[in-house]
Amino acid sequence: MKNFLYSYTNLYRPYIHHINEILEPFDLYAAQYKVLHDIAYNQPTTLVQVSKRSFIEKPTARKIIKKLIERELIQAVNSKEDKREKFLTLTEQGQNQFDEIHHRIGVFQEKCLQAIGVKEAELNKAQEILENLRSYLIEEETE
Amino acid sequence: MKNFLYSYTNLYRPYIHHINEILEPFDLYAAQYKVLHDIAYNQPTTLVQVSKRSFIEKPTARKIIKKLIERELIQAVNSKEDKREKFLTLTEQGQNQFDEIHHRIGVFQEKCLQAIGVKEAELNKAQEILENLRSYLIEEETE
DNA sequence: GAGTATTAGTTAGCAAAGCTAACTATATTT
DNA sequence: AAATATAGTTAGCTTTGCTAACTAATACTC
Repeated sequence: MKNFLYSYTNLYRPYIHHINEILEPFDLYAAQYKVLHDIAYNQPTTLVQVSKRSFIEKPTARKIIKKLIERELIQAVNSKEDKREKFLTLTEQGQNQFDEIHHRIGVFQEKCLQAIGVKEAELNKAQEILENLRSYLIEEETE
Repeated sequence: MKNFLYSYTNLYRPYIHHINEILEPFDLYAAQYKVLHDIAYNQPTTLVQVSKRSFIEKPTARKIIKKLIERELIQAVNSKEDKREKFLTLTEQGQNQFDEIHHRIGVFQEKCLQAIGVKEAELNKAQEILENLRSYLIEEETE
């Protein structure tokens, strides 16, 4: 006991391993899915916004976005107000794939949570801690 | 609310960003520190054991271990019972550096937890959930 | 005890995911 | 109008990850 952040990071690799298994049939990697998820919930959005929310640099975001466009999961259309911007949205295919993956991850999550038998209130509290930590770290950053 | 694993992954990048800032003066990356941590708490240990506990493949473990040896933070000595094995331990310098980094991360953790104002009991419960999830995912794997 | 299977560590080679620095082309501010 | 800031891009690098395939040593099996 006592080292919360250690327990946090120690879960990451086993978790990613399972996520990659879920993503494999869709020919996607964890970071790509994360960006797809971000766009799905924030569309229409832009590269810079993705970059900021995901806490990755613009060139990193670009690589991933480029791949998602090549796979025809998302599309970019030029803004008319601001000619620098390109608005990113999911394609129909992208939305379908995202929905399917999202569903499978939901099932996986349920299976895990059932298996470890956690009470809903405790889970919500834990989730709140994770979210508050994120908010705090992001605030810190943009000061 | 509702998507626990999403909140889990969403914290990861901001967290790693801060960890890398702490590690920067020591010329270490997060994955390297993670292996150093693993060896510190399990020494003497071996490459294969590090690989299993850290959930990374042997060649990945090797690259990181090689770098840690080059930096003279750890050392490898041949086993006498089993000539294939090499036992890994921290050097004196490695132990000192590890202690210092570990301390700074502890301070960082305290600062975060204070800032978000989480009750100890709730934190412990959240940590328990993370640990149980890890255990469950690892069990699954080795079935 | 010879032969087979397993295990520890290594090597080669690849790709994803991250970074910084520096650029262009627009918008915004002064 | 000039200076500054912003969106996106490009080039080039490193780390972290993987698989496949190998050597050498140990363990198992008949």
